[in-house]
Amino acid sequence: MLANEEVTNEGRSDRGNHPVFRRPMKQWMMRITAYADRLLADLDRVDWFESVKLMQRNWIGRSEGAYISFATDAEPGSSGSAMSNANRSGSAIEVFTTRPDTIYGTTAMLLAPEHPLVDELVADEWPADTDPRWTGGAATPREALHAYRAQAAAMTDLQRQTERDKTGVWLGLNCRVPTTGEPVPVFVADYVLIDYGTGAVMSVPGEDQRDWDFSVQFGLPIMRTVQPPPDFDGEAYDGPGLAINSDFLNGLGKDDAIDAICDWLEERSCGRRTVTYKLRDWLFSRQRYWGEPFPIVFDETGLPLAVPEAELPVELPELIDWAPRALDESSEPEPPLGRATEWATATYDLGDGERAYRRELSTMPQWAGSCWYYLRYLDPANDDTLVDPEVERYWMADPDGGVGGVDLYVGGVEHAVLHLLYARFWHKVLYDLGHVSGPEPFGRLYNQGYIQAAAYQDSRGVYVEASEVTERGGKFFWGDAEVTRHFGKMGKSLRNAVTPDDIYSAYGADTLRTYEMFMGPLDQGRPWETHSVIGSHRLLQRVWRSLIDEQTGELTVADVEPDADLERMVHRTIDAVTDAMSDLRFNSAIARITELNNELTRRGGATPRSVADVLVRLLAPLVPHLAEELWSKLGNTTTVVYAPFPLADPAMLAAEVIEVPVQVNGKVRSRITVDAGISPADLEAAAKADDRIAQLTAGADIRRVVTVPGKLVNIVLS
RNA sequence: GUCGGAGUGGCGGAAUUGGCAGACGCGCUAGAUUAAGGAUCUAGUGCCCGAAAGGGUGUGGGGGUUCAAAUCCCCCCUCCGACACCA
Repeated sequence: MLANEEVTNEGRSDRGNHPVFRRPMKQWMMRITAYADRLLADLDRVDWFESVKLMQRNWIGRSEGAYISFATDAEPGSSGSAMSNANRSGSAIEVFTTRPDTIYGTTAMLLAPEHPLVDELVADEWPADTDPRWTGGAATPREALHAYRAQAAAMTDLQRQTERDKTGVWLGLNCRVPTTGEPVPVFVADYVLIDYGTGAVMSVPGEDQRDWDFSVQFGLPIMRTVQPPPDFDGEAYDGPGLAINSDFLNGLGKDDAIDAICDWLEERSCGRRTVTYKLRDWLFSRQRYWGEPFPIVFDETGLPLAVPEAELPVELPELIDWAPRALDESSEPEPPLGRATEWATATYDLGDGERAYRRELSTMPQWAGSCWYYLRYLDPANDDTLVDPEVERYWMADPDGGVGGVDLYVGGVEHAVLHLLYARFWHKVLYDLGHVSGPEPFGRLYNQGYIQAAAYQDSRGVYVEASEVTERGGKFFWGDAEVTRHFGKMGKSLRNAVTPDDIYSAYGADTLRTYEMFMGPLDQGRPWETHSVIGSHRLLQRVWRSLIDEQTGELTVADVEPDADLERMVHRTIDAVTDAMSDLRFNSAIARITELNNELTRRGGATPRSVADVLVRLLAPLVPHLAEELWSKLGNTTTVVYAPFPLADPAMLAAEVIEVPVQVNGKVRSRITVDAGISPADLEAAAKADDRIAQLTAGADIRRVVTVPGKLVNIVLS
């Protein structure tokens, strides 16, 4: 059992890539749609990437619009049964539209093939002179409908998405546009989705391209009801404009026209304003073994009852064989827990004495636990309650009145509309019940990029083991065979996985951490290069040798003060690393630490103790093991974790003398060394006095001199 | 198709606000050290011309704004990701 979002575009399961069959079943649902508006509104209050917020907004898919009823014609001459005639005459079709202002342009009514009214409405015979395009070549509307449904059902979702030519069949009857009473034909068309809105749409070709395409296909008239701009040369026009051909709406702008028509429809009870969502309720049952069992039992009448709190939790039974039996399209789905025959029946006193009940055999999806684990982490040993309220407030509440939640949540974008939406919903429910102090689970979210790896295919397109491929002269070979390279997610199918264990044993965990953080920006995908890991390993070795004599293992740190240059460099490094770390730019932080250590290597000799101390504390968040060892060697008796991060002294950041480039016409021609606090006038004079600059400007007409204190001088000649 | 992100040396990438493009690392070249190899250390390394000094050119392509553009504006191209007939 899968939710829609667990099915891939190819119509297979997201996990395991198994074929998926559609089957109607009775299932537990979570009413996440009741929270749709709050899930949408609170996105404005969290510090997340705009792209993820957008994905959630699109997934929730809030649309304002109107339901409108279209009365159907029961053809007096129809030879339908008394029963179906009775139904038909009473049936109105309700549509959902975001553009009720375009109703005067309606030229057809379209129903999804699965729409429940279709069978009631379909006529028994084609009227005389029916357009042959409308019949699908069938002798009667009913036959046309059956054939069309069979054809739609045979198509996979992928085909339905790529096959965009509009198709459909006429049901052999008309309905009436409520504003005009005009008859328009009722079609079944598979581009209308049963899952969205009411499963029926009014076809307005003038303002909707899909309807335009359909109308062209079926020879239906097209009339604009919104005036496009004069230079518009497209087909359907859905932009802003004044209403035309629309009776009392004529001359109104879009919003005013929508208001006016909604008032009109509501006064006559044939329509009403509404809001719909793309978001569906959350299907919460799974026919799997590994999942939390539902604390629900059924009595003999099939009434579901909650297991009393004192009996919680309901735990999974031990099952020897819980693997799903092979299922195909024709087999009856069976939950694995159905095999735990003893467990499946439970005895409880639910108010009228001890009685036997049947347990719910479905389990919860994997998302059930990931919706609240971060709360449980706050107070994991607490057996009485989810989380102690005081503990929860300490960790999760925002003293500045924000939404609170986890301070920084790092994860992949693949959870943008699954875990991250479910957890927000769950948290809001807990918030409403008073169990948590804020409305959002994750105040700040950061999405790290995927690390990709090179994958290689031979001439047949078969993937070969990436670690066995060698590069010669810009080409890649597996044995003697040339192979082609591309980059993809690490994994078995591309045969390009690099396991952390191998890197640990070759270089250690600190090196792996350093390399991963140094590869590039955290939020971007980057290619893994095993041969580059050595660079991070060298850095750590060089740091070690800056502080420790490799031969003796003795500390080589000296109790001397660093000279002014080194002191300034230390503070500039602290400043830069602090900035980079708070922005999660770890690659830059590591680069700056490397520069400081390179300077120590260049100088040779013993490292001043204060510099060694700073170096180790800067490194501690990145390489905890190495830093802890060095910290202890420096004579500290407590862990470096409790040592404060170094603070830069602002007075030490500015150099006394600086080198300033001098440009002539925007090109750097020389550099001058000046006091840091030099005035612009003196800076300009110093630039002009420079030998090379004097040479280049001699006899030329200086039109302008731009001096940027501390940055540069640009002399513009005419 | 729509939305989002990104294009900088041989490679990964740096460049808070327009102000020295290429920090840092990999790789490569040369030297020191070494019995040798590895490791280590030092120097060099965008491209073109030049012995050098120096000059030209250069951040996907084209145009623009500016004394000055990887950075701002307009048009185009390519790659990656998400969604996919949502009425």
